[in-house]
Amino acid sequence: MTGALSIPPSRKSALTSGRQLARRLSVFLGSSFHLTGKQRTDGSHLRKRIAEVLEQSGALPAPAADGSWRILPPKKKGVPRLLREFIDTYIVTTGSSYNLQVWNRNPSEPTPHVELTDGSLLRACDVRFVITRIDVAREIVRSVIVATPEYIVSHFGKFGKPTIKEQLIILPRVRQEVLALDPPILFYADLAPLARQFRRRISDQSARIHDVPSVATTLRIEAIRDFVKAHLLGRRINPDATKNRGQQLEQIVASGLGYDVKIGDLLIGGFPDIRHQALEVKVQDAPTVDLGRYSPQFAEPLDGCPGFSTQDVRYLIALTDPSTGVCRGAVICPGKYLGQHFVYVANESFKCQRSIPMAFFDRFDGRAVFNPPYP
DNA sequence: GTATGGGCGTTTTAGACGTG
DNA sequence: CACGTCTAAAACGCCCATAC
Repeated sequence: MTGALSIPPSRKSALTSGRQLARRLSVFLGSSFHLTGKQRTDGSHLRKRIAEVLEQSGALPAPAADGSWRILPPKKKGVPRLLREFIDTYIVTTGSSYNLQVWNRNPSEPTPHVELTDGSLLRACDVRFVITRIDVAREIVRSVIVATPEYIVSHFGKFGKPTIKEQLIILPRVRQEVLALDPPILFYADLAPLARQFRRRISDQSARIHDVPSVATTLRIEAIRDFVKAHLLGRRINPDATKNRGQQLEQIVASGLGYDVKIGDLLIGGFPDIRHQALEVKVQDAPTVDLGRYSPQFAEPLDGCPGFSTQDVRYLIALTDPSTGVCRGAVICPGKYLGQHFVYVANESFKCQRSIPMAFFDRFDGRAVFNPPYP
């Protein structure tokens, strides 16, 4: 992990030019690159291979001396991994366009990232993208594009508006505490101002799950709890179907609460999942809960869900066994209470995205290029 | 006493994919 | 096409044991 590339250069002017980088990386073309299909793994392997190639070129800029440089963003957020050449690496596989996703920095901004020995600054807009396309069938490197943010923006448009995602962590200790309750349900009563008028018992609903809620058809959270206790605990949510576990749960819960659920309804998404009940459902076997755009940490009225804010929307978090998928416990409460037991991730992460047509990569097949003329 | 590194819980983020 | 969501593994970071 103490790779040579993780130490920045002594001064900005010592960075290797993009043209030179492309030339050095051309040895990578046609070499084999095994894809595991695990995104985190493939991306990390690629970064290591590129670091290796650059290191073996024997022409890295001299490293900054210990203590003569510092990283400016707190917790190194958004700073590219390969500091010596100030590059970030990306892998292109299939699809008709490639979604270039940049975490925690706006690649077009001159935000300072590293202060060097001579006082010069490496900035977000100085990061070079090294985009490598892999031939999926033959598992070899097809092409390497080295590009600057400026090049990407001028050829493909600006990076879109940052997507913010909020996260919550269910610490393993707390998870165990919930699972040890009898029944294993962490429960809090409703908070919504109109909750006293909510319905006590489950009965058939004629509305669709994404319809706007109404006072008369919203169930008391106790009714949801009783359903979970009777019908969800012990039930299995197939853990292989990683992509749609959430939908499976949504289906089980919505039909249990009296809805006639059409397949299409499940695909709609949105917040909260079962809007007609102001109910967000989550399947969790791992600690990190993705809250998406809305976090109950911040009270905020929900336009699509009149009468409810992010804090009184109800959450149903099914705690499932990682290997079997069996539901072993649950959290059922208005969002406000999540923070009393679980930890919000302090700083929200964001990413900037820019899609690039695959035709661009086709054009440079078999080559390693820097900011190439296009079209 | 300081350096090194294993173990492991916590946090960050790679990139696929879904949706309007 | 642009943007948002999703999952889960890598990376981080802290603690502690052991080596030097």
